[in-house]
Amino acid sequence: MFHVLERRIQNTFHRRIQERYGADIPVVIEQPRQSDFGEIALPAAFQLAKVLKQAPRRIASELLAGMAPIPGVAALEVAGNGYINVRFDRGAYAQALLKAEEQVREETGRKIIVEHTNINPNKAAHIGHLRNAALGDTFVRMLRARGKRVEVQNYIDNTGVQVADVVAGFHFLERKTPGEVEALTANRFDYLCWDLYARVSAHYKEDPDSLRWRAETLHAIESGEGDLARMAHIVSDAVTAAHLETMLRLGVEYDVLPRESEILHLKFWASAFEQLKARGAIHFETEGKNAGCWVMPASAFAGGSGTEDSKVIVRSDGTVTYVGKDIAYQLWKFGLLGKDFHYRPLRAYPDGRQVWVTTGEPREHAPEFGRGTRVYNVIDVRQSYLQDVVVAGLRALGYEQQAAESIHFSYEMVALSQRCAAELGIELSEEDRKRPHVEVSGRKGLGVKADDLIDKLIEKALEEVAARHPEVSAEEQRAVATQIAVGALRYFLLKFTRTSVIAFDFQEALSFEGDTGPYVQYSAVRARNILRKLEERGEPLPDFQSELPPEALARQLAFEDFWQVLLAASKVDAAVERAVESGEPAHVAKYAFQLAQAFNNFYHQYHILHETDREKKVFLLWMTDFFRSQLEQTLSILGIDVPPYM
RNA sequence: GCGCCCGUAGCUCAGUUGGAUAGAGCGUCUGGCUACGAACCAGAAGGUCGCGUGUUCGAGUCACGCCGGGCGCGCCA
Repeated sequence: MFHVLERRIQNTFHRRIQERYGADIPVVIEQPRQSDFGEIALPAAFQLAKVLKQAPRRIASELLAGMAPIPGVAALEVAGNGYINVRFDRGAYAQALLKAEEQVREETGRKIIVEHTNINPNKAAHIGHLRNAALGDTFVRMLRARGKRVEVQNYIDNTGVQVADVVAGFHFLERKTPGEVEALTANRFDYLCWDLYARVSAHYKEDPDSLRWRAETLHAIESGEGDLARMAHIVSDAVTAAHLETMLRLGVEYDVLPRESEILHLKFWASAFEQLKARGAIHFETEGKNAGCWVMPASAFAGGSGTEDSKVIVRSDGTVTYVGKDIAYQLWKFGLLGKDFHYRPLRAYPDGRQVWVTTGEPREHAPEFGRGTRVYNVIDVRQSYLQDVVVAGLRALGYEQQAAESIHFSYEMVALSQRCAAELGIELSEEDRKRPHVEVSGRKGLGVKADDLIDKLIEKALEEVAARHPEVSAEEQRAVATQIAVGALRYFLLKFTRTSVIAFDFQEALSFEGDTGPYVQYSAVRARNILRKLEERGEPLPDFQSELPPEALARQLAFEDFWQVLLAASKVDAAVERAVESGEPAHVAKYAFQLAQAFNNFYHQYHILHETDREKKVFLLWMTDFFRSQLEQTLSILGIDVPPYM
């Protein structure tokens, strides 16, 4: 609701400024420093002062003089050195909120693709992967909440070095047959691979000769035949299934899993290669250190200075680099490759959503994937350089529009705090001990596994739930504890802005107080409790529309406290819109927390069920119900459930 | 060496794209449970926004230069 009025005011002033001064300036909207200045502040006069060489205060007065009233706005005032402060018509605003039907937003328009998670299917997921998935999934929810059509992709590199290393471990180190590996998949297979991967990596270091295992395995995977190739499929399929399960615990779902094996099998690269050669985006190097390679000139992606090295796309042995394949994949996402995958259903989620996986053979009845008009790649900041090369590839092919719509949704890494590393018993060198944090490393088997962390959170929440609700069944206690644990974890991963390195610390992540998910959940539970208690007392929920005419709303909202609380709760759409524009899920988390804070204060200060004045009681109940709905909506965008009790 | 990011209260972090008196959580101290369950609320203390120049009506925010830290810069992925 707030966003609607905000836009209306913005547009009105935009037109007004054009008519009065002939200036086409973007009208900036701010929140006044103090709440008694009004609901919205416009610093437009300051912007105009530059151009017009006049005092801002005078311009502000001129703008307001003779202006037609804006629906929903009670007053416009000049304040300070030239601010224009806007006061809403409180009664009308509340009336609009009260009347607004729960509008189910159609997901329409052009398709947006968000790719996230992308974990190598050779080991258990860890906290770094969780940050990726939490950011990606929340951003998807934000876009959908704003009515966008979104497709979620999770790319699976099932033929790469990392899978090969684990397969090599099973075959050469453990001497296992595919059948024996298959049998191992039944029980915590991703954990088993976690350890094996670390062991193989250590073995390579001790005995560099054994690196030929990797080469042999990769070769076998590419040919698609033999025990090693079969084992690669067993490993990657089983670990991928484990990842889907882990992510589902956090409410993260996907639409399609594009796999590297199909990108190879369907020869995506060959199509991309032809395009790149034909457009001269890459050229064959005949001399220098890159002789024999197809390279992209640095001028294409490094700001045009040309002093940097070119990027090799095809090696001198004819094989394609990772970036090359990524260019082909990015082209496919926009429907520009001239080739497509085939698909089969992989599994159905409890909510009915179906996740598909790519296959090499045609099948019927598969939906259409890809062909997006905008693509967000959720990938950590360390791959910025390579993402730049991919975008440069598109641009070099003449796909300017798609290059501009290719967005690297980057985020900083998750490291371990020194204390966390010590708790995990990780031995560190003197050098590492001086660093602010310790980097997670799958290769070294160094990190906090996602499922371990979730389990730990559930156990901690369970202690609290059991202490507070000894009367309910153990099963129910666990269900509630799980919702709280997930709320705590998702919120923790989302509360930091994307550019902030998270130094993971158990004490912080396991906190349920203050700026945390459970705090927000608790606030929503309290709102629900009031409404439930009302019902338990045999009082029906009032018909707010008939019992709260505009005069009553205006009367109650003349009281500043109530107005501020209502105003805060009505800003969901504005908060989410701002978060989408800036690409910051953290802004939604921050808003949720502020909302919860406002409600907790309200809850403490006014005893709704004991209110004796009928109009006030009905009004307070409406506020409670409105708060509940807005808080629930915000939490659902964050992927956080509201438990039945806490 | 080049590029990107970070530096704000004791600690962990926000800061609405350049706006009014720099905020929150944790921690510390003080007060509040026979109220809709305190995973809560109220209050206090705590700041040279790393340093310096500049841009302008106005800078935590922009530019440049330093200082400190992190991450990239493979015919790895």
